[in-house]
Amino acid sequence: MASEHLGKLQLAIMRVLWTDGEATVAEVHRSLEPSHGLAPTTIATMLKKMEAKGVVVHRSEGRRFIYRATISEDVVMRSMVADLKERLFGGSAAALVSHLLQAHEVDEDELAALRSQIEQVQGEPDSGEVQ
Amino acid sequence: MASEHLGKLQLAIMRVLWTDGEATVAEVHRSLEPSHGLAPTTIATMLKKMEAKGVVVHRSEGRRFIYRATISEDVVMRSMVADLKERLFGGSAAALVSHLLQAHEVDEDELAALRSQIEQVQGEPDSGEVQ
DNA sequence: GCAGATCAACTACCGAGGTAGTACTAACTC
DNA sequence: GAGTTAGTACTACCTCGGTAGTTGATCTGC
Repeated sequence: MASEHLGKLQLAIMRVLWTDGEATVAEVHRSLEPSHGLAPTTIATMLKKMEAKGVVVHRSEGRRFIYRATISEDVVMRSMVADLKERLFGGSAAALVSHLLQAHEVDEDELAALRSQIEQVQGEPDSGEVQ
Repeated sequence: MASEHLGKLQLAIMRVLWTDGEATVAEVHRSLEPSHGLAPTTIATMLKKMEAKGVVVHRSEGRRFIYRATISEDVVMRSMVADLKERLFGGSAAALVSHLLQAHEVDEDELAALRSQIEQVQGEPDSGEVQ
């Protein structure tokens, strides 16, 4: 576990897979072309490395590989956020949020949104367990 | 900018410098020894690399180097948090916090603390500019 | 003045992300 | 069936974080 850390490109590739469900190298490349402008081989190599790492798998269809993500966006986010939280704030989520507020990274609208979210979560205690 | 991303060890070293103000390689090593157990040369190499990157500087005192951080903890945190926020949540702090809440990473006490913080910030609008 | 300790410099290596050229192969087209 | 094309495999390289050994200079104590 905890090995779900992904680089920029890997994340971009994962996003394509999460959105499309499955995709060939060419499809991923097409999706990323405008924003990244990379060679198709780069995408292919990256996908191979990611498969070695276990975050994607592929099946063959004729001569082309269809890639699919093996871990969800939520898992990746959780892992990466938890990592930052741990490293920078000693594991305290409150400290992280506090930092965001202090750093003026949150505007008025977001503040309001946050507040209502917190109130909502406070309203329904441990609804995660029962489900 | 945005180059303030630091690895685990680098962060640990910076923390020593932020705490102590200045420190020699040996001092940093001593501080990190219990938690990391690294060779002194590792610390020295890392500090050298960090100086090349511009996050620390040194002055000589006799034959030993006294290192000092050139960027504040706040700047590093801001940069790293902003980076994650950008990469994972399209720049939305609210989305980040929302994720934290959804992922049950925040306990009751922290929730309350957060709420009061938000209320406080909401209470005093743009007090950052006026000062 | 020499031995031992201290300390930075230099060098090297590993792993991972990122980038891409070249080679090979299978498939499609004429 | 041969040539073109699409698509993966292989290989290589760069950067950076991390780790550390060796070396050379300097200082200190005898």
